[in-house]
Amino acid sequence: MAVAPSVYGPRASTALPGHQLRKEKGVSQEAFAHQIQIDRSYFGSIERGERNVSLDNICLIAAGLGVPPSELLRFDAVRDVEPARVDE
Amino acid sequence: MAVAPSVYGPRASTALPGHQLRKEKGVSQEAFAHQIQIDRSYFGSIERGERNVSLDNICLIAAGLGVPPSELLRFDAVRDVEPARVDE
DNA sequence: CTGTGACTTTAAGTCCGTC
DNA sequence: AGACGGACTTAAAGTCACA
Repeated sequence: MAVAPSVYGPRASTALPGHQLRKEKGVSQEAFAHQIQIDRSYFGSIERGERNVSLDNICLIAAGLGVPPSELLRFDAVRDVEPARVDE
Repeated sequence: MAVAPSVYGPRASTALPGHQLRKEKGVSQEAFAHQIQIDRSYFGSIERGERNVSLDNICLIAAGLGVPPSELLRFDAVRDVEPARVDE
């Protein structure tokens, strides 16, 4: 059932690279979740890759981050940056 | 709530460009849905932009089409190709 | 500020059919 | 081949209290 590679968390395809993007903006989960009007706890579980997010929410998050929705689905690009390093 | 522009159908963010991609492959909705193991009726409604698809299924469809998941979220690129033409 | 578990509501997703 | 509907089951959405 899993399609995308598991770089981030247990649930491969739901782990969005948004974590990095958000942190780069220096915004907390709480603040960001509030900004895009979704529950902070729910957003947290998304970043942890525990949820199978829907397209609407992907777009919502992308908009909040100021990137095109497709940017969040770049599992490939992510792999390029984080080549499955266990030790660091 | 709607985030992405509505080029395809009533539900902006769920309208995937997969329609074009699938047709280019010369596969029917029925055949394709069967291939990736989702309901034909459901897949039809996705292409019509009536559904808020989950990420798992986006990846599933992308895999079936042989493109990276991010390719399906290119609303921007789509707009470039189809600049909101009403008459044609 | 974030993780987690328990929870209710809503929509996703399936399966049958017809036009 | 595809649009569309009804009835149904499952999972996601969304909220909250507490760690």
